[in-house]
Amino acid sequence: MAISIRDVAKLAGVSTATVSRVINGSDGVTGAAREAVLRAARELKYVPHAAARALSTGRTRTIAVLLPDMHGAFFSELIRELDQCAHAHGQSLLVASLHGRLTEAPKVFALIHGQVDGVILMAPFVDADRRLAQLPFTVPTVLLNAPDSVGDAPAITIDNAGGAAQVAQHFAQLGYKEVVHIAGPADNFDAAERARGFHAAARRLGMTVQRDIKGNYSEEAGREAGTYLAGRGRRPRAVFAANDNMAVGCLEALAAAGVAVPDEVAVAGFDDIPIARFTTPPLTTVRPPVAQQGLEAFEWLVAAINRKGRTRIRPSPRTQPLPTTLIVRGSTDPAAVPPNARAGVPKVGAVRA
Amino acid sequence: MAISIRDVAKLAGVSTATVSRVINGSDGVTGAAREAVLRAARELKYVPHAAARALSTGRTRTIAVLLPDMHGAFFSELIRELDQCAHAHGQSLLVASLHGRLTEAPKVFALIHGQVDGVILMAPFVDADRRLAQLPFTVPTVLLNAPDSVGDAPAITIDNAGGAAQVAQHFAQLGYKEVVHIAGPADNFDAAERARGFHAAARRLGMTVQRDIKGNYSEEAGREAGTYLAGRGRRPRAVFAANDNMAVGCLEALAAAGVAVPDEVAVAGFDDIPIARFTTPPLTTVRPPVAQQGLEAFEWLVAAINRKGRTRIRPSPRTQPLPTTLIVRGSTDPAAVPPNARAGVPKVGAVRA
DNA sequence: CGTCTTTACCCACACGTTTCCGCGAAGAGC
DNA sequence: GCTCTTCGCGGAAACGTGTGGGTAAAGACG
Repeated sequence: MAISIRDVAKLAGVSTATVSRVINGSDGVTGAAREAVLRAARELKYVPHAAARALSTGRTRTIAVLLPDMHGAFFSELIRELDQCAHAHGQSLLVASLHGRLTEAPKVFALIHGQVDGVILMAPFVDADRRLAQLPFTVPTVLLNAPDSVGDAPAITIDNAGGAAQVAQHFAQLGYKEVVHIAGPADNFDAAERARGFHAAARRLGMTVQRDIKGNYSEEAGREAGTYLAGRGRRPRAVFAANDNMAVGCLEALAAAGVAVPDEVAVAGFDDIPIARFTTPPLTTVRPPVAQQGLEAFEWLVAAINRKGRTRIRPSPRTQPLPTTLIVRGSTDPAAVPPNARAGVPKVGAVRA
Repeated sequence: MAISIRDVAKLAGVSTATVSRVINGSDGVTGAAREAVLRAARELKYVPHAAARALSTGRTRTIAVLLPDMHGAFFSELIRELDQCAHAHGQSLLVASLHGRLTEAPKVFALIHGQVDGVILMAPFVDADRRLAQLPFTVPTVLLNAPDSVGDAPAITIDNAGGAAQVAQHFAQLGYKEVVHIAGPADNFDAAERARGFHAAARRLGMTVQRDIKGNYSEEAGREAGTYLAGRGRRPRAVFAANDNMAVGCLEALAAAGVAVPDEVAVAGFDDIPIARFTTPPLTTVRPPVAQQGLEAFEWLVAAINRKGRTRIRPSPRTQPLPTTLIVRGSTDPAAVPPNARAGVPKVGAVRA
């Protein structure tokens, strides 16, 4: 058995209450006893037991981040940002994936009940709001990329529609008239928004969307779409894939078929995955503000946790979608800088890279 | 306050002990009472409190994975694998980074004490074994890519030296005689092993390593090395970068300087990051078995946890390094398949892709 | 010196579980 | 019918903390 607060108290010749106060920095314990406690703790290498502390205080200093899977383009960057935030706030991070099924959510919630103070739940499913409404939210929760807020849980989203519109506008400026969209999974909310935004902007800008090709976010789906387009009699002038994965596959299929990009067909994606800089030609894409999204989610969560039990002022349940950044590279613009030039860290609006 | 086991007991008209037994599936409670408990639990939507359970049992069903940072090439894949394992064993995953400094380890250990049953600690620092020896290991721990085991904690490593030797042998087979190595950070154990393995194999194969260029795993370092090599009078025939990041930077600098790859200079890396397939030319590299590494680490850990308190048979403290796979692409071999072809999932030995 | 406030500390309970021990009842063996 | 085991369940003690209430000592003030 590890050494406990009682051992420290005994060695220091004080009560456990005094030890607890010293350890937690509460005032009300002075030089003599304080000194003894510190010395005893150091000598015994005492480390407070997190579970016991959690049971007593009701706080775990841990938040959970639940992702639909561990693949997405965001995953890596999101975790990195959240780790930063957690570290800054002295919190820990519990991560788990839903293995693609939102139905896993209740199980995971049950598994971590009493182990976390809050939950960041990424739920980019079209019916996430309805499905999530069933769950009993036992701790403060914030939703990422969900269709809508659920109860007290706000949905912090990126501006998928706006990003797609940026691509449409970019196409329009280049004079491309006939375009095609490679859609994401039917049940994916981000993908639906991207499709919606692209169509709306295209119509507004006087472009015609010849087709919507069904996709599932996979590189393979992009390849199939590219092959199909290459073999078609009347090719579109530009194609917007709902994510970079599919755009990459599309680029590859077009190259294999001998179709010149961007001279014959321009290609753009969404996500700005690391690979996008390295395709031939480099991929024009939309960069989502995932770090900012993680930051806002975390900040809201710690605020909600600290407010817990206090006045129940409901914060704005639905936040403004976070703006995206268009990254222009060689796959859409013949005049774009040569393939080897790299994107820096653009701050706002469209960027040439 | 959330509802507790007592509420369930009261509603079901039984004792908390009975409820506990039913919830945990222990036998010794039959039809009548069992039925009532189940009904009450369902009606009250009772969920056991993890912290209380942890305090009582000493088990948290959670393991921690501590990474030096959240950037590395492994990070993503490792987490994915561990999440799979954790899910399969009904465990949770607590992830945290050391923010680059091994000195953070004690703090993080203290932070999570009593919150996890075991730790997977990735510590690719040359002196990790000495530094770690100070820590009081309060829970079973397994080290990843550390120089050596520490106490009961085994080090599960990949065969860095062997992978580097694979590159050297590949160079030799292609008839390249004069080679250069771009080294990783001086304090990085993986990098040191790669350098050692490359040098040893080169000597054995009759190649001369003209130079060791200092690097730090960053793309920028690779660019600088590439620029330097391009401007040099007597160029090496092939260069092996200690990681793909630097190899990518090197490729870019060589292209910018008009040096043909692989015809004038061949380039190889290590890690097989996703980007490697998409550089021009695609990058020859060494793929580490990180999924397998994660699996072995996890399995060892749960075994150690279950053995806890039982017989203290020390398992093999140092495991065999896990073999790597050489992935041959266009950056080294003029005869390699065209840039657009992709690597499948090679099973063993050298692979053409 | 007596009273009142402040300070510094201790006692003991609470947090929500699990689990050891024990007890009554029921069944088995004679 | 009596003892002996088995079974089903309840009582209560942990597990390691935090913290509210209480209390003695010390100091301030008359």
